[in-house]
Amino acid sequence: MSTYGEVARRAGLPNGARLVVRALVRGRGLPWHRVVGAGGRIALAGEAGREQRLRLAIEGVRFRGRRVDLAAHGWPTPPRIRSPSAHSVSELRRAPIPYSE
DNA sequence: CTACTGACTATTC
DNA sequence: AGAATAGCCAGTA
Repeated sequence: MSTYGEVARRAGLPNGARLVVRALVRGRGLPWHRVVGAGGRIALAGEAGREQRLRLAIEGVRFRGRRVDLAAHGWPTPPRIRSPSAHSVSELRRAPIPYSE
């Protein structure tokens, strides 16, 4: 779980948040839903945003209002994985990573 | 070359 | 907390 800006910085591109977005959009099989905006904000609009929120919820990510609880799942902060809720485990196993193809 | 466009960010009010 | 603002950067027209 991380943010566009954080990923960019880690990649040596201090101002490349938008480039990270490009990469996520074009890339295939990337865990795109695990990258959010600064402060844990879901940057996708409308339906897409709801899907991302759902995918994260399935992975046991906690939300603080409309944003992801980066304090708990943020990276580079200690990647504390929370155990997914009971019913979601099977879903998680059944629906791996992404899409688009 | 200029203008516009984002799944962006940080700052300021 | 939300809106405006000004940077940012590569792709596209």
